[in-house]
Amino acid sequence: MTFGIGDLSRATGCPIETIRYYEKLSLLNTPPRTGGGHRLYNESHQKRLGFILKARGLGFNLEKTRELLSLAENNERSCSEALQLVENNLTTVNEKLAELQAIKESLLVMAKNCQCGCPSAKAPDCTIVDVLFNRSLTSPPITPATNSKGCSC
Amino acid sequence: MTFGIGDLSRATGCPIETIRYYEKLSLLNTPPRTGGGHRLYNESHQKRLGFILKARGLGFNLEKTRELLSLAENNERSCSEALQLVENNLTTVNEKLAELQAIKESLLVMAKNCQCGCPSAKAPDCTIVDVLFNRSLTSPPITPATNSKGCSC
DNA sequence: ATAAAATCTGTAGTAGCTACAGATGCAAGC
DNA sequence: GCTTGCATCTGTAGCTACTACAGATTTTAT
Repeated sequence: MTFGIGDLSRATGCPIETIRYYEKLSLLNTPPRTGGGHRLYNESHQKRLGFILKARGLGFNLEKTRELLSLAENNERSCSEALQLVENNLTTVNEKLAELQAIKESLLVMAKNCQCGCPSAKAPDCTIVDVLFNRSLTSPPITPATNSKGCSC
Repeated sequence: MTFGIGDLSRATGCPIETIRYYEKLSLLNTPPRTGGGHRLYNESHQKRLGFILKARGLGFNLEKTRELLSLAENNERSCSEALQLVENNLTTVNEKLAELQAIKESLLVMAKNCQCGCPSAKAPDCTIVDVLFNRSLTSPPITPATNSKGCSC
């Protein structure tokens, strides 16, 4: 019926320190203790922790997770509030995706230019370094003459 | 020829505190000072700071940025090391992209299920809350009977 | 009874900044 | 020369979300 923090940790995959951390932040309610002071959990704690972990896994920060918990437990609050939180998070995720996608494309160009167009094997001459120094923002012309790698691009 | 930290900040878009922070981490070399102790920068500092900011913008952490700087300034080091750093970063970025993409898809499903299939307007009954409690991992059947929003999905 | 494992509290560390407080420096106007 | 006001200085603390100890205590197994 009840179990210790180690069991809760194993059951949820959440590290013990994190469980105590969530309790300190009042995301988890304080469990009863044994005479010696060890925490005793039950199914409801486990469920709530699972909820938190799921929300975190979906990219909600702890503050939004707290909001979601409050929605889950308050009959006066509206479903549309939950939807709003999901949609806001979706916006955040989309922004991050766009940013990472842009980074990815830059890195791909940089890698390709280096593989095919670096004038020497020395790092300071590398086209990657060039881009970082903003010496060239576009890809340099790739010709057999400047291609030190002997590849066919 | 030389200029103060405020000018460097404005020229690069990097906050003053961050400039000092990079100096503390030895990413920027310590500039000379006026008699009163104010930092005096020149073009080479600005170039180096620009390099750092560009690397950061491409997702390199400060440690990798430090590596890139060392490559940029050391003729003994090889271009292939720079390529390796770029490719490692690309891997990291791709992993983050995959994770965010998965999150995005989950959130989209959750939003749609809520809009079309929530049984009531009360937050605890919301399908979003359901998913977070892991009560249902798949989308619930959407029928006119359970659809409280009157939409046509 | 004793050894080993689990748990306890509290503090400090991580990344990469950001935000103060309180003390100076500096440049311009009068 | 003096004052005003902005810029800059140092040092410390705060942010998010944990993670990693140290050192003490409790629980469990033999």
